[in-house]
Amino acid sequence: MADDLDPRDFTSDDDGKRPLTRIQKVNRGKILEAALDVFSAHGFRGATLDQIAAEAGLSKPNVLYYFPSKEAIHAALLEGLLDIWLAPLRAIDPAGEPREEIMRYMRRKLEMSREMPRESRLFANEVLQGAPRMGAGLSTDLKTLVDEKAKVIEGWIAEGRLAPVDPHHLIFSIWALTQHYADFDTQVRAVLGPGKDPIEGAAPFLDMLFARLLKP
Amino acid sequence: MADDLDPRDFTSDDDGKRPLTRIQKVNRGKILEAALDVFSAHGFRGATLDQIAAEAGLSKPNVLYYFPSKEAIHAALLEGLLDIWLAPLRAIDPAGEPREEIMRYMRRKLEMSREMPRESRLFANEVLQGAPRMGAGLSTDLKTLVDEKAKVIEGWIAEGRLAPVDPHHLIFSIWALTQHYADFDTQVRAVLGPGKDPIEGAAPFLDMLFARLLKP
DNA sequence: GTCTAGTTTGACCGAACGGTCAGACTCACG
DNA sequence: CGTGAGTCTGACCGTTCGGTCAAACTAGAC
Repeated sequence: MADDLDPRDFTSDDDGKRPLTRIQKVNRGKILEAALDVFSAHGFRGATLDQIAAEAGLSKPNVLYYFPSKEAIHAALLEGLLDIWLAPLRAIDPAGEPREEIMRYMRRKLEMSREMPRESRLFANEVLQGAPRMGAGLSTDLKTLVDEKAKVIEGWIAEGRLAPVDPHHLIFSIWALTQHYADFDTQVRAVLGPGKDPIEGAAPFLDMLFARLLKP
Repeated sequence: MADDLDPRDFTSDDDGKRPLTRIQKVNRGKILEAALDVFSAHGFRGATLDQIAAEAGLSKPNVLYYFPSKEAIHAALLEGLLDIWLAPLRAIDPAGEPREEIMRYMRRKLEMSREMPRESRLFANEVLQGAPRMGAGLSTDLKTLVDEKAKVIEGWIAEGRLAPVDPHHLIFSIWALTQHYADFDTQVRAVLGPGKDPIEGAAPFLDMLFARLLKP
């Protein structure tokens, strides 16, 4: 599927502008793919290099040949994912139709819970434990972006084009309701029983929820 | 292994047939309190017995004297908490006023996110990683309870006393929206900035959200 | 005070972990 | 073909972890 990561991003941390060989591209990709699987399923501390190496089909020293440490693999995953994760929020257009923009954001986030559940769980694991390896980005980049979009939403409300809701909590509610289906997938499936796609039922429910919430 | 002098009597549960000494009561309490702190903050794998022992003010062998293993401490926490966690859902009264019952459930869950965030994160950590130490209870007890309450809600909808929403996803939405403030506390506080109580702002927002969602 | 069941601990163990290293192997290119 | 940069690995290291054990200590009923 289309969840391969671009390995180019991770060579630029040091000054070396060396071009990547074919083998480097392939193996870094294999490592990051395996690491996403393992980190998202067991958390940082619960994941082992041997597990990652085995799943990537490489030896442990070979994994350490491409990344200097377990931390570095985790950091590479987080960094590479943050932009993807926030892109739909960035895409909210102040010039667009308010309810349309917010509904689109919510639907895109729900899609991402279906298509990228491992990435969602990776972040969830990190935030749950106090974001010890991400702290900086949360208070700066994330807050800046959310505050900016909150201002946009406030403007819409002032114009009477949206119901008067707290914009920050509105954004939180979108995160909570969509990511829940990725992060708590085990619980949701246990309750719904087998053979049902949880997100299929979630989509119309969330559509109705936000339609009713946002109508002025 | 002869376990004739093994003090593994888990008398803190309903099954108690042997009396606990005063010291046992105190020390088991200290261990469970410390373990809740450590497990909720670092996950099962990320927590260490030394950490728990240090926080409980006991030596590691002494901790192992009261609980046979790290797993057993974790299991004791989960088991003791499951009932508390689901009590508000159980309390939904089929004979009550539908919107009142659901709003009360939501508000109680939000209160629990404020007052018992560690417990919320303990469950979140467990479910996030596929509930490897809880699997049974999810598919049986939890599903049974949720299905039962979903039937109640469906009845209310059929009577026209609630908007027609999927009852299972309604319950999921309550879980997601309330537990988000405990589980993702770090993120929420990073976005809102310091000096604000997130749940104070969440309460009126969620009141409005569910009021609008449930109105027939 | 005596005795015993209950409690506590320092020392220790094997396994698992993240990481290192010297050297062997492979690939691309002249 | 030869060659050097790039790739790979078995063996190994120091640390940390969960857990054990014998022995020492304590509480409290008699």
